[in-house]
Order: sequence, then C-alpha cells, then structure tokens
Amino acid sequence: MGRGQKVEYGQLRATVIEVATETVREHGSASLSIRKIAKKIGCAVGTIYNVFSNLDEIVMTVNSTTLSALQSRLLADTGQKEDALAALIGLGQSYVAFCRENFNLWSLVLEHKLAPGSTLPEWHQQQVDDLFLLVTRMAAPLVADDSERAERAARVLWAGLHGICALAMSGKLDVVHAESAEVLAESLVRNYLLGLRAEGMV
Amino acid sequence: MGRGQKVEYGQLRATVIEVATETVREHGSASLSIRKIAKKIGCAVGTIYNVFSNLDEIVMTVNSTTLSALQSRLLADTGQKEDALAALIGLGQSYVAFCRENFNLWSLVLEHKLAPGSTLPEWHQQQVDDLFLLVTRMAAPLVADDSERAERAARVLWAGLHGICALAMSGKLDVVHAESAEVLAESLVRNYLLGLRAEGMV
DNA sequence: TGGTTTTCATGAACACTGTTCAATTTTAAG
DNA sequence: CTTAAAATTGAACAGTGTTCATGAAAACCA
Repeated sequence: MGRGQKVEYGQLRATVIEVATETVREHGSASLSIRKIAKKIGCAVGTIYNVFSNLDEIVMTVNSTTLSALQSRLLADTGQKEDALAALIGLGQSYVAFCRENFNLWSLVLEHKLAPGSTLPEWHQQQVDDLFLLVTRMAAPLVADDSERAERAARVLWAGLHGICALAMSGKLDVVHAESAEVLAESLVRNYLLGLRAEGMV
Repeated sequence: MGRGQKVEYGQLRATVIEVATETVREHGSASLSIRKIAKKIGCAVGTIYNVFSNLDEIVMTVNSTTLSALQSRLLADTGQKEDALAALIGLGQSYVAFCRENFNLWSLVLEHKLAPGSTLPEWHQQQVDDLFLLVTRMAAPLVADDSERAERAARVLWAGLHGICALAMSGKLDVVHAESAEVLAESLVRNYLLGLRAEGMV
C-alpha cells in the first residue's frame, strides 16, 4: 500500500464488519474478538486497529447495520395497513419476529454499553431516532388531539416491546417462557391502546 | 484450618459476596474480577475458588440477594392498598425506584447470561417465581373471571416494566430520556389494565 | 506427646482478552 | 533509483478466569 490509498481502507473495513457479523450471528457475542477476526481474515491484529480504533467501534458498526435491517423490516411489514391499531399490532409482531430471526445480532445491540461519560455518535443516534419516529407516527392517529401523549404512548410501547423481547430472548426471568412473545406483544399493544382510548373517553 | 471447618467456609463465602457486592455497587459490573476480590480480601485467587466454583457463581449469589432486596421492597411498598389498580401502579413505581437506587446491582442481574445448555439453579428460579407471583396475585382481582388472562396480564406488565427500566437505565435507545421512567411506568400499568377492562366489556 | 491424615491456602502457570508501538515491508512520488 | 510516506506486522504489556502441584496447618489417632 502507499500513501492515500483509501480504497483498500474501505475494503478492509467492510471485510472486518462482514466477518464480525457472521461470527456473532453464528456463535454469539461472547465469541467475538479482534484476534479471531484477524485470524479469519488472515492479517495481524494491528492491521485491524489501523482501520478501527477499537473493538467497540466494530461492535457499533455491526449494530448500525442491524438497526438498519430492523428499520427496513418494520417499514416493509407495516407498509399500508388501514387500521392504526392493526398496524401497531403488526409492528409489534414484526419486532418480535426480527428478534427471533436475528437473535445473536440483536443481543449485541442490547448488550452494548457505551463508555461512561461518552455519548452515542451522531450517525448512530440518528438511526435510533428514525426507528422511534416510526412508532410515534403510527401511534399518532390513535391519540389525535395530543401529540405529547402520542409520543409518550410510543415510548411506552417501544419500551414494553423491548422488555418482552429481552425477557423472551434471555429466558432470564422465565416470564415469557409459558406464553409466546408474540401473544404477549399483541396483548400489550392492543390493551394499552384500548386503555388510552378509554381514558380519553372519561 | 482442618477437616470439616464449615464455619470458616461460610465466613469466607460471606466476605467474598460482601466485597463483590460493594465493588459492583460502587464501580459497576465491569470492574468485578476474582483477582480484585482476592486482593481486597487479602487472600490468593485459589482461596476463592475453594469456596466458589467460578465467577459466575459469585455473580449469581450477589444477584440472589439483589432479588431478595427487590422482593422485600415490593412487599413493603405494596402492603395494603385498597384499590387493585392503585396497587399495581404503586408496584411499578417501586420497581422503577428500586432500579434507580440500585443501578449497578440491578444491571448485574439483567446482564447475566446463563451458560448455554444450562438452566438456572433451583433456588434462583424459586426467587424469580416468587417475585412474579407477587405481580400475578395483584393482577388477579382485575381480571377476576379468568386466571389464565391474569397471568398473561402479569407477564405483560412485568416485561413492560422491565423494558422501561432497562431502557431508562442504559439510556441506550434514548427512549426514556425525555420523560421519566416513573411517568412511563404509570402510563403502562394504568392504560394496559384499563384496556383489559374495556376489552372484557365488549 | 508424636505421627498421620485430611483439608485448606498459595501463587505460579496456562490460555485467553484488548491495545500499543517500534520495526519492517510495501508502495507511491520525485 | 532514491526517498519518503503509508500500511503491515507481531512482539510486548496489562489485564482476565481458571487450574493445580506444592506446602502449611489443623484435626484426628495412638
């Protein structure tokens, strides 16, 4: 390589992300290490550090593509639904399905803890905001009068779905063992929104 | 020490858990290591392995006391509430408060992943079941006719509260940043239960 | 008391991890 | 062809969890 060869730079970055993604998808987040990536690619560890500042940056880049995949999935699944309630229920189902199909990659997103004192990079934050905006937009018709309450509803639903998926995936607190996450997700979305409507009628 | 000195055995175990708990509480789960515990206690690493089979067992034991503390907290806070709805809202508030006050210790519970293929030890599973039973019992009066639906409601609420707290604590998806977790928790519990009731009326 | 046996404590050793960096090779420019 | 810049390398450093042969100490028995 010589001076200013940015082509190779981008190529190596892509390869690293590709290998890292496949490793996580197949063997889980615990088995991801710089050394293993280097061995699989066939280069030295230092080479990777020439293109990523550390492992965290690799993880965040992988997570970024996972978030993009989720967004595409949600956008595709909730294309044009007549009923707003049905659309949000469908959103929940899509989210649960995505978690199931991308177990290890989604775990990597959830497990990631940003270094204390630092904030998410702007490009990453934007992805999260976009994803959340999707939910807010879908919830808006159901609480038409009040946009503040629409946003709160979106936050509750988003967090609630996250909780159901997180417990379902880890099996940790055994809460979701008996009943499928899909059933719980539908129950959450339907009844929460029903409750919002009922509250508005009082 | 000599043969059959169970007193020292239990004493050392207690000390290890004490030191581990304080370390996590003050510096977070990432800074927990066998070597640091040993140094803090003033013994060799091998000594700890004489009393715990590995770090995972230490973590699970710490988590066990955290779960006990949460259970005590919830039991105390939701002592005798007349209204079932108010009681469940209170439960949510207590849960959120507990997460706030025991940030690092509760993170340790959430972050723990059990080794693939293995299941939670019986004594740990029992704690989780007890905790969950608390929610189920409180939800029962609100869906009196159907115990199956009561359990589902409990699962949804439990998972939902977990999601709100998890996102609030990590600040990861920035969902809970604008509004406090307490507000979201109350919204979740109130409207979900209101929805359940409305559904039953149809 | 002395000798024996069981039990416990020790820390070096092993196999890992992320990260750094001086030395080397490769490549491009002049 | 020389030179300088850039990219690659892998040894080195500071960590991690875990194991285990060795030595010390305590308890049992005579």
